[in-house]
Amino acid sequence: MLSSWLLMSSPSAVASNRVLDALTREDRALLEPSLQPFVMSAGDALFEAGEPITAVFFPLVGQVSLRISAEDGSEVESASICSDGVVGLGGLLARDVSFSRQKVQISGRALVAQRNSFLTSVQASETLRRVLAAYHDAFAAHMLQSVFCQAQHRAHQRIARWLLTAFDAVMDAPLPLTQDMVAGALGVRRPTVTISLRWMASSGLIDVGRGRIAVLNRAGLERQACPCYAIIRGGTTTYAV
Amino acid sequence: MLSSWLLMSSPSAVASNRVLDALTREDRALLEPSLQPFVMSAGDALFEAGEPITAVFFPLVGQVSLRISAEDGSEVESASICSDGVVGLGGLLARDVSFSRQKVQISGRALVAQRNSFLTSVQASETLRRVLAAYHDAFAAHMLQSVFCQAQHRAHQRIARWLLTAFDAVMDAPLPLTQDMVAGALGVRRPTVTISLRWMASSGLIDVGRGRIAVLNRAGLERQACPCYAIIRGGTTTYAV
DNA sequence: GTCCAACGGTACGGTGCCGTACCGACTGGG
DNA sequence: CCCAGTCGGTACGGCACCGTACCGTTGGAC
Repeated sequence: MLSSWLLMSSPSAVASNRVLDALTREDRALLEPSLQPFVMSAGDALFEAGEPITAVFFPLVGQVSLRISAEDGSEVESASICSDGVVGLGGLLARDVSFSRQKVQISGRALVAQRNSFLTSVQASETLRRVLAAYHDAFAAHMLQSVFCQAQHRAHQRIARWLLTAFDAVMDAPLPLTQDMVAGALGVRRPTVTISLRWMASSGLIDVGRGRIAVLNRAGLERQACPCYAIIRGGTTTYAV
Repeated sequence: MLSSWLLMSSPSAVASNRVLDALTREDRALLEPSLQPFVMSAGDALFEAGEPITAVFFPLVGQVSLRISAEDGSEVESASICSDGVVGLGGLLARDVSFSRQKVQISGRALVAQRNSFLTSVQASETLRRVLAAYHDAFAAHMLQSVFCQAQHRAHQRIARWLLTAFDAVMDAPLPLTQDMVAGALGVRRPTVTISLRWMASSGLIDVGRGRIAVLNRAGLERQACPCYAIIRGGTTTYAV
């Protein structure tokens, strides 16, 4: 909680959301009255799998993790969303049901719009629909790449990639995450995470503390990650159409 | 080619496309003039990664494989689309670029609409947009599940799942596929496929010939596959809204 | 029929990661 | 200040799958 408070009060944290940024002035004005500030606290589930989507979140800081759970209760992160995306769009426009458990992984802030008023805006604006379609496409591309990544890349590379994504979500602030959380998100063993983190720490890429991971050398960390990080990042930097 | 000829001339092959099926009578009529028959031949690339989307395909029989390629040229299937989906929708509505290589894996037939006329129809009909959004959501859910599957499930289960998906694409006709193709699609070694197929064949689930895989016991095969098959299938049976 | 390329079966060592377990170190609450 | 619970470091056996290589078989081209 401490670090999220720091983030929220830090004057350097001039956060924005890339989807909102991509909107035309008119669309932004159309949406503005519906948007309310929202504090995302780590651990909160924004939506449960199979339950209705009642709102749509535009994260500013922090990260939301989309998780699929297996029969035995174990769950793995299939995708994550930070200020480069929208939470709750999947399912919202069509059948009103979430396909996955969407929980806050890293505390932060978001703007939230209720379903009905958001849908009204969407129906009113063709340009708004185009931006959302562009984001939807980028998200699909993101997942296509993730499927490939899971199949081809080693745990160490995926851990580095995951860390970079998490650092993006908090603008390179230290991550309030235990190694257990990282292992759980990636679906690997905790010792596997320990080995990788220790290696990265001994190489001066990160600094590891109890429940805390800080980045020291971002470029070096990017060299450890698979190219999927750069590819996905390239597709989610702007949704201008 | 022989088996695809058999499929196309078989009177039992009354093929349809689930997305087209979900349209209202009015939307179907709106789209109808734009739809042309199209023969998909195995090996053809409908779209290359990074190239523009010029048309949208509604497969009736056969399968299209969405592939991501690595630096070293190897490519792996991240998703596949058959009569339960639309090829070319991703990217079409927004930025007009394909994120992946989309090649015909199994020959078949489709209906094709050119980009411009299709977009005109989409802009004209809110209900059409809702069906497409429902499909887009289901496809996203499909990929979320696939990411999970790659991370959690063993090669044998994924091979079984992949075979079932392929059989769906051709209505349980024998698959004209070599073990190399299956291995390439899944990103596993060919010998791994050989072991699994031999095991399935010796259990009476499938019949394996040179470049040919036929299903004998579908229920048994489904028992070998991970639950992802049933979950994804459940999400792609109808897009009615 | 003959040839050749494609296809599939098999083997072997290597290794990355798993499942599990144990234990020391840190930390926040009493 | 102590204690208990969380967190992280380490170890060990196991195994699924990899990379590679070799070779027998098959079936279409001629």
